[in-house]
Parts: sequence; structure tokens; C-alpha cells
Amino acid sequence: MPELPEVEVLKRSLEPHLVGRRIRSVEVREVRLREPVRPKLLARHCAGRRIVRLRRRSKYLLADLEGGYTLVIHLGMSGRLTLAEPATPAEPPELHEHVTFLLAPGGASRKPQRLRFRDPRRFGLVLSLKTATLDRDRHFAHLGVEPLSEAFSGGLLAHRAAGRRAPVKSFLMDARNVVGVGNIYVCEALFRAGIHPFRSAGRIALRRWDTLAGAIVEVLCRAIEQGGTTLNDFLDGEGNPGYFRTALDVYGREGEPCRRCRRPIRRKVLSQRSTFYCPGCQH
DNA sequence: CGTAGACCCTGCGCGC
DNA sequence: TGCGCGCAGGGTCTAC
Repeated sequence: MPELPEVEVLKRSLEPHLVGRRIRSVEVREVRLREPVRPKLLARHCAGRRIVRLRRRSKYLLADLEGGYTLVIHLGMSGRLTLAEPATPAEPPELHEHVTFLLAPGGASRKPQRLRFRDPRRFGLVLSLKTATLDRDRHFAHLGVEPLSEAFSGGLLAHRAAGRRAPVKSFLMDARNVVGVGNIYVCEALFRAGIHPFRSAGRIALRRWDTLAGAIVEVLCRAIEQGGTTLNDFLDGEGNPGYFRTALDVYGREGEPCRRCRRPIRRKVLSQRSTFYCPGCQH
């Protein structure tokens, strides 16, 4: 479900509600996520602690807590993190609501609330780590550059891609090279840059890397402005969908005419992922 | 080291 | 209506 724009939108939507607010307790009713949830550890790090700030790294949402710990949440493919009004005692949790954070009154709300983590496919992740050493943790240590940071550039990508024979699409989706770019936005950025997704990463000229880096930044920023892309079930923390779907040029448009040249958009499978592109505009 | 492929899991929409 | 199939925005692990 979520790529960088969706996680960024989620973060911004939750910020006014969560920053400064205290977590009362944590309920875990399913530990079998991408990695086993550790309920006792999570409770020890979270319970009674205030959320100091929210951050995003790659597709991870981070909540720094008092006491030097950071709550780490990844939505995988089907995860959703939403605020809910106080639960009445009789109200059951949602189906697949694996973790619930009970929040004390505060932030934008005078009432206690629940922050609900729901994830049918269980590819997501909920854990807590020491804030000071987060970057050295195995989840983060290998991660590449943030595409919306100053450090990101075509030159950086070109340097890393030198000599690589893998398709440029695979190269861009490898988080060791650049983070946050998933299957939707990689297709969109490659279309905007006029680059064929199957072209070897090592066989792209520097000028085209500059164009591509610009296209990545552009498409991510536009998507954030539109609240992300809702295909089936993406919602932000307040339950709002995103509206970037109508702006997609190639993703999910197999057989439909290219907006630029009118030739039908093609779909091919690359490492088990659908890859959409225009055979006329991308080379 | 880089690369290709299998795998993890549930739900949905489609054609029959 | 029911069933089987392919598909889905994530990441990790293995074999070569």
C-alpha cells in the first residue's frame, strides 16, 4: 500500500494528534507480523511515555518517545494506521487490528483515543528501538539516500549504477540505492524521464540520470500534495484517501492510451512485479 | 559482490 | 452462487 508519499502523508496527518501526547498502554493481539511483535518490550518502552516527535525514514514511520526509545512502524503492503475515538467497552477491535495504542487525552483531542494498526497481510512491522542507535539497527543501517533530501542527485545515482547490469527499475527499487520509491512511483518516474524500465542501470547517460532524479522528486512531491495514491485501501491517520491516482500516467493503465503519444500502455512482469510503461515514449 | 527467484500472507475481482 | 485463478503499493532470504 504505502510508498514514500503515503507514509509522509500519514506522518503529517498524525503529527497534530500525536506529538506531545502520552501513550497509556499497548494492546497486542497478533504477534505474527513480518517479525514477531514483542509485547512486553513494546509496553515497557511505550507505556506512560510521551511522543516527542514523528519522523519518516524510507517507508518507516518513527515516533520518538520520552525515555530514549523510538516506536518503529512499517505498513508493509496492506497496513493502515488510524486514529479512533475512545472505544466503548463493548466495541470490538477491527478485523486484523493487531496492535492498538491507547492514548491519553492531549494533542488536538481532549478525549482519550486509540491509534490502531491494522494489517491483513501481516507484511508490516511494529517494534521499538533505542533512538540513539537507530541508524545502526539492521533495519536502517543499509538504507540509501532519501530522494527528498539535499544529498539526492542524478550524479549520485549514476555513480552507484556504474557497471550494473540489472534493470534500472530494479536498481531504483533497491533501498540500498535510494529509499521510498516503490512499484507505482518507479513506473511513473521512469515514464516522466522517458527511460525504459528494463534498460540496464549501467547503460544510462549522466544527463538522463539528472532527468530521472528530477522526475523522481517531482512525482513524489506531487503525490504528497495530493495526499498519496489510494488504489484500494490507503487512508491517512484521519481516514482520508489520497487523490494522486487520477494523475498516474502508466501505473494500472495497461491497454489505455499513453497521455503523450496515444500508444497503448504495456504491462510486463519484472521480478514478480507488474511494470507499466509506454513503448513509444520510453527507451 | 550483484542478480534472479522464491517466499511471506490475506483479500479482492474476475471468468467460468 | 461458488470456485479457482491471478493479482496486490512491502521486504528478506537463498542459490548461483
